[in-house]
Amino acid sequence: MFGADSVENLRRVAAPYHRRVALQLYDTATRTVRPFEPQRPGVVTLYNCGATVQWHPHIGHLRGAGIVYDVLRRWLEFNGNEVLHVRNVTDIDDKILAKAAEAGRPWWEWATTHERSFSDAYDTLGCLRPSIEPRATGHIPQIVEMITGLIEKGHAYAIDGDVYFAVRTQPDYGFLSGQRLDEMVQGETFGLSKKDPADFTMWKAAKPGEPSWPSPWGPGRPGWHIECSAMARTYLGEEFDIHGGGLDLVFPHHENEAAQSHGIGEGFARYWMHSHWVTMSGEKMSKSLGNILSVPGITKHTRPVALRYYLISVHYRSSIEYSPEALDDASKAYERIEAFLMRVSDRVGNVEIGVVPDGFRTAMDDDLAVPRALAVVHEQVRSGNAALTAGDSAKAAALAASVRAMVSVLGVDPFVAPWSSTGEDRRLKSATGALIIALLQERARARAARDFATADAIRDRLAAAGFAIDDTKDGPIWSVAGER
RNA sequence: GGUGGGAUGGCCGAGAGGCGAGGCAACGGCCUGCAAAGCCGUGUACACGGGUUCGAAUCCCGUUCCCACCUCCA
Repeated sequence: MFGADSVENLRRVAAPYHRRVALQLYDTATRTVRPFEPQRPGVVTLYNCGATVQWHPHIGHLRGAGIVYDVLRRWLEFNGNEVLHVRNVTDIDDKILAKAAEAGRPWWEWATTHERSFSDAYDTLGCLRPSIEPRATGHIPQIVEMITGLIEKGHAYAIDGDVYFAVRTQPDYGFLSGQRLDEMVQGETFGLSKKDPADFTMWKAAKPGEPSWPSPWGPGRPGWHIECSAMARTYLGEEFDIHGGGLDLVFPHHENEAAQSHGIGEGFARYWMHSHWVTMSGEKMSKSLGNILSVPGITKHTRPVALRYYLISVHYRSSIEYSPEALDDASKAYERIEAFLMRVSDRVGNVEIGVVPDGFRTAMDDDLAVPRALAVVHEQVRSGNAALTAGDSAKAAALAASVRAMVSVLGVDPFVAPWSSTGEDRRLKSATGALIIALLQERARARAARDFATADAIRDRLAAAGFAIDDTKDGPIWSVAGER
């Protein structure tokens, strides 16, 4: 018989192994949540589709191509895994050519400009930089090689300088999206000489004046899907762990990538993750609908860290209906966490990065259930505040360490760049710091003399200038409003 | 036509057969010169109609409405 002791012992023995198999992920291909096991224990290979750099990003791009995978990566790394993270940049494409032409600028300059705009936005929202961000135009030889292989294997054919993938030669076509070739709405063929309307372009013959690269089929440029297949195998090998992207990429983009890679005889992605939309008025945010919100547009009035908190506060497989009120609520919720951490650091100095509570671990392991994980964060914050009120600094510090660990997994650790501004920094950074301290001293004198009218007038004056004053047992604390 | 995803309290948003996640807002209390912050307390929510069950927001059947993909899209 197993007594309580034996069970405890079993747990102790099993602990180091338990951790490795705990993460479960929803896999689009199987439409189930299933245990995640990397090919090589301790090393996770992740490819996620980045941007077609035809225009500036909106917050939907940042959630769907950036933050979701950044949180995944941080959680894997927190648990001792090394993550090889590839996020591509599509820098040659019909829209880029069209928009650049419209603007009267070189296509490569247009692409680079918008690539930078994406990079800035990823940085602003605290996304760790991928291991590599390969560009399509930098991988033409690899692309040509892969297309050549597909033609040799009978999966592709060249006509008039274009090369198409013959979809019906790939038996598992449709495994990812559930689309059946016979049920699909027939796409336009645009007068192209495809054999089947569902066949897709891998190599596009150049029209006069268009940029082109030499190839066995004549000068041209790569189609959209082939670049990802070629770059993924270049950097992650024939088979890798996770392929991610926005939900709209499931079909045709990811289906086609898989067809190419499977067609050449490689395993390709083992798990498929897809992130959902940011919507406005119930509709997907997109440039063509004109309902887009840019990062700089929002950070004019909201701190980037609050925007990030907002974007992670909904599960990645649910859409977020954007509203300024909800963003504001998220902002306040984050400030509550931040204020607690600051309070503890004012009291005890450094807040360590501690251990994550079981509830948080369980939530994150369950297909990255960040909203549930945040509930755990807030519960700890409440207990921590209670401990502080009760004067139990040691307990508060321990809880703060745990909160800090959780918040760092989520990429919103207030003590770390790009959000960091320690109390000392905040005070010294401001040239007005000395003046504020002088005013607070004046106010302290007035309060001591029970001259509350003067004291309140000073407080109002500071408030009007954007500085919030909190009287605590240990004296007044001032902070920049909204950054408390 | 095919393929998926939704509808939860004043708002946002988890959960997925029994015990009201969490945040924001509101109200009461403690603390405070007054505030703020913080703590404690206060809610009979699960689109609609049937059914299964001792018990349904959660399972089954039906209905309504919304969204996405099947063309470029995170």
